[in-house]
Parts: sequence; structure tokens; C-alpha cells
Amino acid sequence: MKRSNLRSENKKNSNLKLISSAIKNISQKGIKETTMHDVSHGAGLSQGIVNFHFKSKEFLLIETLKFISNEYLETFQRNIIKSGSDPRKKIISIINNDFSKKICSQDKMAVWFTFFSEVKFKPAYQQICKERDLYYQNITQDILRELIIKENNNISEKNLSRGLQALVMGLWLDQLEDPDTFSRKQAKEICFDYLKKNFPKQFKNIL
Amino acid sequence: MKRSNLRSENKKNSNLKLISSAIKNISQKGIKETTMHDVSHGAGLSQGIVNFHFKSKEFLLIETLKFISNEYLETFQRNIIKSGSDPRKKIISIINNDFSKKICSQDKMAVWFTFFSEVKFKPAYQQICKERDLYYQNITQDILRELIIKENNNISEKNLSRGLQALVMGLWLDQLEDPDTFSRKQAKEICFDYLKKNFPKQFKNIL
DNA sequence: TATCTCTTTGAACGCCCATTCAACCAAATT
DNA sequence: AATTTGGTTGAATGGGCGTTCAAAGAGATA
Repeated sequence: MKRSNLRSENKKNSNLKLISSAIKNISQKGIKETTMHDVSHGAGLSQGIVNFHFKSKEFLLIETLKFISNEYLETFQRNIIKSGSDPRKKIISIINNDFSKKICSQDKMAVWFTFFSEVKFKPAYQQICKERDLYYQNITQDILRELIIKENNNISEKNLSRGLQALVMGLWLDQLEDPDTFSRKQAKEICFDYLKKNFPKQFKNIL
Repeated sequence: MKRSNLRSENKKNSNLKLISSAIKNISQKGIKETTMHDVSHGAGLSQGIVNFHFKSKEFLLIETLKFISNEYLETFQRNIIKSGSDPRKKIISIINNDFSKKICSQDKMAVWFTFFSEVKFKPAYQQICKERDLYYQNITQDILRELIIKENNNISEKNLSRGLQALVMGLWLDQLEDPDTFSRKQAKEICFDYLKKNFPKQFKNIL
């Protein structure tokens, strides 16, 4: 353990405060309406500080996206590990994670979709989003493959995993567009129904 | 038929040209990066013209969203009418429409998701999007109810229609995020599989 | 043809905001 | 204690962009 790093700790702290402030602001007004002033003052710091830490607004945004992407992946992984080796439990834990309070909050959804909307013309965003997607896709596909073998049916694992991911994303969007009638419980039900219909033997009695 | 409306026709024309230009620009750079100059010059007109026709940038954007929303609803309705009274044919026509070349193009998807991302803090956008969603939801739910009765199973029609719509939206997003591996054909397959699994008797032999 | 009305032009205006930077302060090092 | 290193401040800068508007152009009306 190093001594003498009050400074670098403070720095890390400021970084985090700025990113948190960025998330909050973006979820409330979108990227273009949040100014550097909003971010720095939201973090309790002053004007030029973002440029000092992140070089430019664009880099702050990239770091912000990385942050929420990592946050997602961490809880995702943790939950899978916790659920052992049963593919049924694993896939259930993924869905539970996707619609947990922490992940599927209005703020987070707003931030995600703000970035999604710029993916087409911001290669840096696309790369981060694609990496997360690919990770999700690979893990999910492996689990579904196991389930398909056990169920002994002839579903396309690619279509199924792509479908499941699309379903989750669509429900996330639902939460953003129509927060009043959206419920995380219903969203999970819908996903579980999807599994039940595709794996009737394995999920008949456990969902 | 009125005479003497070359003028009002020209006006309509300019309006349309401006909205088309807005769509093109938004799909290429997003809302905030498209300037009034971009829009007017893209339409072959000059600087101040957007303010003359739409009062402000914000109103132009609202009209643009209305435009693509109406375009969607028109083809949606037309296709349902064309498909007669068989609920199976109706639901298939909805999915075919959702992933038709015209509706599910990269440009249109980019525009949709750009607006979606601002729905949370722009009531005008939210209203337009919600109206379209509600329409889709109601029609779809009626069709699914018929199918459920005919199939004689006990699925929740609300969950099913919500699920289907989420699935479509999620696949749309897929097209935006990952245009290289996305295919409209696969997207349709995934949706049809969803129907098959929920209505095995009715769709066994026709998809 | 003359007048009136509606549309278009594009320069000018003014605001907003990302970025810069000199001065300042606090922590680390000597 | 003195010096160096690194983080923070906030006023100043400059560019970009939405909006305005006087002047011009084109269609309608008489």
C-alpha cells in the first residue's frame, strides 16, 4: 500500500464526482443541453475543471459512457457467478439484473438512450456499446445453447439470443417512453414468458 | 378545385423540402449538430426560411417528428386493411411493415431514436410518440385477443402485445447499433418465432 | 399595368458555451 | 522551511448558431 496519495485519491474523487454529475445532468436534459458549467458545478467544482480532467467535453462523455457500461457489466457478471452453474438460474439472474432497480432506473435508461441515439455518427460510442452488446450476446448465447440441448428442441440459438436481447432493450425503451404504465415486474414477466414458451419443459414449474 | 394556388402549393413544397432535409441531416448528425443553415441549404433554400415557415428550430423538429410518425401510421393502416379480416394475416402484415425497407431504414431508425432520447424532457415529443405507441398497442392487442381466443390458451394479451412491441423496438435499435450484422429478414424471423411459440396451432404451417 | 400580398434572401445581431490560462492554493519532496 | 509538483479557480476569449429584419422577388388581384 502506497503512502502519500492523498492527492491522487482526491483526483479520483473529483473524476467520479464529475462523471456522476454528468450522468445526472444528461438524464435531465440530454447531452447537448448539459454545459460544462452544469457538470462542474453539479460536482461542487468550478468552470475549467472538466477540461483539466478530461481534456474536452467529448472525452468526458466517452468516460461517462464507459462508466455506466462498466457498472452494468459488473453487476451482470457478479449475478451470473452468484447463480452457480445451472443455466436456468443463470438466465434468470440476467433478466433479474436487467430489470433491477439499480440498472433499470429512469436516469440510467435516459443516459443509455441518449448515447444510443448518437452511436451512428460517434465511433467511440459505438465501440463501447458494441463491446457490451457482444459480451452480453456471447454469454447469453452460451447459456441458451445449454438450454436448447437440455430441452432437446431445434430452435436457432442465434435468433433466440438476439430476440431476448432485443426484448430487453425494447422494454428498457418502454420504461423511458412511458414510465407511468411501465413496471419492472411486468417487464420481467414478459421475459420469463419468452423463456417459458421456448423451454416449456425446463421452466414449467420454476417461474 | 381552387385556381390561383400556385403560391400555396409552393409553400407546401418548401415545407416538405425542409422537413426532408431535416430528416436527412438529423439521421447523419443528430439534432443538435444540424443547424438551421444545414436544413435550409439542404432544401435548396436560404438561411432565415425555416423561421418563416416553422417559427423556430424547435417547431421544425416537432413537425419533423409528426411527419415520420404519420408516415409510419399510414403504411401501418394501409397494410392492415389490405390483409383482410384474418387476424393471422393482420399480425403478419404488421411485422412485415415494421421491417419493410421503407420503414426500417437506417435513416428512419436514426431519426426515431434521436427523438426517443429526448422524450423524457420534451413533452411535445412524448405526446407524439405516445400517440403512435397507443395506436399500435390498441390495434395489436385486438388482433392478439382474437388469436388467443382461437388458440384457446391463457396468455395475458397485455403482456403479449407489450412484448411484441418491445421486441420490434429492440430489433429496430439493433439495426441502429449494429447495422453490419443486422438483417431485416432475421428480425422478421425472430418476431414470427415469437408468434409461433405463443400460437403454435395457428402458425404451425403458415410461417 | 399598377398595387398588394406573400415568400425568400442573406447580412447583421447577440447570446451561449467550450476552451484557455494566469494566478492561486495545497500537497509532496528536499 | 523552501521548493517543486499538481489540482483548482474564474474571468476572458472566440466561435458557432438561432433569430431578426429590411430589402427584393414573385404571385395574386384590380
